Amino acid sequence: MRSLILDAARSIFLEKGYEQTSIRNIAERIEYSPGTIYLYFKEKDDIFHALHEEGFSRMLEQMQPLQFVSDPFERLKAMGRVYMEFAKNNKDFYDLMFIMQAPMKMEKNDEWVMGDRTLGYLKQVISECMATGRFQGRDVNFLSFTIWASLHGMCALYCRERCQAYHDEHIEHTALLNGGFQNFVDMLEKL
Amino acid sequence: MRSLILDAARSIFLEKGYEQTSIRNIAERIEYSPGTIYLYFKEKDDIFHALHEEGFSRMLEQMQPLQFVSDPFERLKAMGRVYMEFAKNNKDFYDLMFIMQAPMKMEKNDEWVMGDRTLGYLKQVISECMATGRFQGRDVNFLSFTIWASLHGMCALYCRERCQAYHDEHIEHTALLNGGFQNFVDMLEKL
DNA sequence: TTGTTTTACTGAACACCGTTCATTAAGTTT
DNA sequence: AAACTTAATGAACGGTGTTCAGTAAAACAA
Repeated sequence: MRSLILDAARSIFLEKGYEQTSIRNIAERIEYSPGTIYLYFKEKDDIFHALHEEGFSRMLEQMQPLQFVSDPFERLKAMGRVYMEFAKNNKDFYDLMFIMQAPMKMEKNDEWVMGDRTLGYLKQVISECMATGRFQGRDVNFLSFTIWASLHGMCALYCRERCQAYHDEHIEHTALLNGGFQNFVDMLEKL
Repeated sequence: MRSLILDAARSIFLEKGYEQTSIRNIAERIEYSPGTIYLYFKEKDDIFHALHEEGFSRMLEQMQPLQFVSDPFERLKAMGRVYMEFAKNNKDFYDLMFIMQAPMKMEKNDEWVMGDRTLGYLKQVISECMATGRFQGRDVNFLSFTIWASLHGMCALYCRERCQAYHDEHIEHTALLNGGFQNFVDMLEKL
């Protein structure tokens, strides 16, 4: 039942967006009454928290192949590329995972599990880079934040329509993301 | 009247947040009926669009003193610091300006004016930096995006509670922002 | 088989939301 | 005094998340 609800929620969310994903809409889709959903989820955010976790496992899946890139810095750059591609191709999931307030209101003692794992993965790669002499004297936590935030910034501006600020210069949003990423990689290389 | 509504909206928004700022609440605060508000604003987002613009003019105000910093790169760094301080001290305004979808749905032919001006300011400073030999071979638009996005990323993760990912390492959010900013400045210096 | 208890589900009700619109009241012209 | 214009109303519409008394079916006990 729980996954029946989740399947309906996901499909409405992906095809009609967050706003349209109401308890009543979900209930209608699975042909149950609204009240029923509350027997399986404490509140609406609980559903989005579940989808939130699912988003992370999807992203981690796409990063799976990168474990075979032996050079840690190459792996780090590839991770960045996958991260940004994920945001571009899964706008709604990305929004849910990194921008929306909704799934964050949970008692997060139990789960922000997947997010932690992802961040851990990033920090590990950075550590490996440092072991090869890169990023000397930097703190892993701060550096991971800098890197994460820089990429997130581009993705977030993209997701939330702020790339339109470059509309007059006739720059494609996707070119903006690519150019921005390239710049950042160049900076990282020189750090 | 228009500014009476706006004043009420701003004060509710700043003291109780976006969610609590409903047409009905605004109407109650100014002791008019809900319908009246629609005589002065086409829709709710229209109100938030006005506050959105106000946010930019507040931020630009705080950047005003920086025009006296003669070295453009120093000015650029100072702008960054002011930008992040603004986000830290005006979470809700920052959210409205750079994260929320609400004020973006407007027919933006008329106004994203202040945002444009701010971005123009950034691009100009970068140009001046380039005139002194910095950032050789970079494109102003891409570079401005890279810089803006990097700072925005940190601010956005902060505003939307994602800094909690570093909770276990007992890192203060404010330390994270400072450390992240420092890292980024170091990178910019070497680019 | 009958009675009892547990389980799953309902859907009306509550308190909100943004938005519209016929109606009213006040002020201004003619 | 009559006609017109303006400003404001507040009930109504269709939506939202959430709760809860009530129901019906299934499982268990006698």
